[in-house]
Amino acid sequence: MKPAFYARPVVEVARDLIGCVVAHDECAGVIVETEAYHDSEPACHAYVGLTERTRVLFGPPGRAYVYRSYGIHACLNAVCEPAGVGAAVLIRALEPVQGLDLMRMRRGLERVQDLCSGPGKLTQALGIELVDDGCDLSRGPVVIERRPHAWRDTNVAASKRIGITKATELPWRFCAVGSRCLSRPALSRA
DNA sequence: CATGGGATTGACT
DNA sequence: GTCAATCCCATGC
Repeated sequence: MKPAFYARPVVEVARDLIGCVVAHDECAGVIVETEAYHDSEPACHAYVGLTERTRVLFGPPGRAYVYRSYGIHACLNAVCEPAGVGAAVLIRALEPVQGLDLMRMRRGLERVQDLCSGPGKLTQALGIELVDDGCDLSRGPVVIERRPHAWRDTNVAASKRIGITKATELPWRFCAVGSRCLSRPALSRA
C-alpha cells in the first residue's frame, strides 16, 4: 500500500493490516497477527527518542523497520503516523500463501503452521534481514499489498501485547480470529 | 569503552 | 514448566 495508508493512528493501521499480504523474494503470506507501538509508551523502541536505531521509526510512514531481536531473530515492522512521530506496527504472524517449499527450506520445518507463526519465524521464512531496514513497503524488496477478497471480512480480535514488560495493559495486539498460524491464541486469559 | 537488557525461539526437564 | 543462544544498541563510567 502507499504511504497514505500508514499515515494514520498506529492502532488503526495495526487493525487494518490484518488480512493484508507481505511478500519478499518469491514468498508471501497473509498477516494474521500484529501489534501497535507508539513513542508515547515505554514498550516502544522510539520511547528513547531519536537515535541511530530509531531514525527509521521517526521517518516517513510506509517504510520497513527491521531490528535484531535477542541477537538471533529479525523482526519486521511497518512505520506509521506522520514523519516526526515514532510509531510502527510489528508483524507477528502470517498464513503462508506462496513459496511454501522455500519457506520450509529456510525454516528447516515442514508443517505450514510452523513456518510463519511468530515475528522471528516469518522473517526467517521470507528471507527478511536487517539490510531491509528502511525499505519502501510500496516498492520493495519487502512489499505489503492490500487484502485479497477472501480476507475482506475477517473477524479481528484485540488483546494485550505479548513478550513485553512495560505498558502491558494496552490492548494493542490484533489477531485474525480462528487462524491456525498465530504465535499464541487470540484470546488471552482475563 | 564496558556492560546489561531485550517487541524470541527451540530444546530440554 | 525452565533456560541458553547471541548481537545490537542505549546507557553510564
